[in-house]
Amino acid sequence: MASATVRADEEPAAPPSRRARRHQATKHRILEAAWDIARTEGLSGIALRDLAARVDLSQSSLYSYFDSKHALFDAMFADGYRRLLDEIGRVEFSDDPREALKQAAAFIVRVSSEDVPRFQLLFTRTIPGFEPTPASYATAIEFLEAGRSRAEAAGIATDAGFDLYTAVVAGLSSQQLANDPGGDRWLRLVDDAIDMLLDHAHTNGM
Amino acid sequence: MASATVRADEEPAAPPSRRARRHQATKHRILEAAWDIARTEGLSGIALRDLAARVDLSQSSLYSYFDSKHALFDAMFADGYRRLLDEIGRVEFSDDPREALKQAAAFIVRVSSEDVPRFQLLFTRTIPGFEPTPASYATAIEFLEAGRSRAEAAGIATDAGFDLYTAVVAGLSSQQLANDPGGDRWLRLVDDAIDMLLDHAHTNGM
DNA sequence: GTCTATACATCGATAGAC
DNA sequence: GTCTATCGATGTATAGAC
Repeated sequence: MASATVRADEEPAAPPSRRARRHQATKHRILEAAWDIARTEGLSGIALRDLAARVDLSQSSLYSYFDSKHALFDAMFADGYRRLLDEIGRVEFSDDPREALKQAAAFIVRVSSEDVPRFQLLFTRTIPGFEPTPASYATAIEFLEAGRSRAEAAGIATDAGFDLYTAVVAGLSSQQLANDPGGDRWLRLVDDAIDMLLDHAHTNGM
Repeated sequence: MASATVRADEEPAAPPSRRARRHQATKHRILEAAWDIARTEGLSGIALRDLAARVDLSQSSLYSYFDSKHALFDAMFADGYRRLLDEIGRVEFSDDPREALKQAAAFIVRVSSEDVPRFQLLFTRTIPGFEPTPASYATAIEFLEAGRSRAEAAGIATDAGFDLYTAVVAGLSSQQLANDPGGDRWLRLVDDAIDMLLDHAHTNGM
């Protein structure tokens, strides 16, 4: 790597070449299209033929961007968490930690019902045989640890307490999707659920 | 229907004929086989060819028992709730309503992690486009109302309180499956979660 | 990187004989 | 009710030319 020469098909890492940027841009367009399909046809409804048609590529050309369909799901997994981190980063959180945790929980339940396949891919085990690569899983961890910080600030001090928190948020989301899609029957329980959780944590030293 | 004669291919309704009994028995064998496949290959992994092979029928003969694959899922939906009602009916519940609710919740979380596809089919919206028929949905209602009775006995008096209860149970199940399959990381939080729920309900008049 | 062409498996569902 | 045969669509993935 100390060589002063660069082969014609190599690009220096630091400033991405036009070619590399274009490659990433196309990859991004493919991901967007995949999410679009998933939101109407479900995750299992993503067919490479349809996907290719949406981005004006031949189906086989997709393999220049993703080695397999699982690799596509893996990229979607990381992309989903990346977008989630980005979106929640834009929330203006209250200075009151309890209020902030309510905002975060409500945010997650709301976006879960607005983007069902993302909820399914990121928070459940929907696709048989799919497991994220360590690199993609790292993004999930990042999101989870951000949630842990918010929970700790609000007084959830133990692992068990945080597990209970994730279960409550996942449960509210899951029930909202399954039994009142498009509504707010479980979404409007979020504040109450967080109060319940924090009161319990304070009383029982979680 | 007041005719005294019966055509050769008709059977009186009251005592099921040998033929009708055999038909139901085969239908039941098909359902069992479908669950078996789902437990190893996932719900979407049920292929009518494989299913037929398991019960020593040709693939096309399945259509004598189910009009379509969705009809099969619909029968599985009702069968899943029926078995769930049967199994929970065998639990020896404590006389203490709070303890009994813990037992019921723990039962649901445990069987959900032991039979993942049943959890997915009954409690989530996994299969795109599938909705249970009213007849099958009635079985779901029966199960839900039994849960409501147990929750009410323990002091959950409102609809919102019961919705929160179902969210907590669904959330514990979902997290157990997704993030600790085969373990008990969320299962062991059940008692604590129910205490939290009931204390909150009593304090806040839910 | 992109294409056409195609391999090759599998799917749900139907036709028609017995 | 059961079978064989088959349809038509769809699925992922690869070969090879440009």
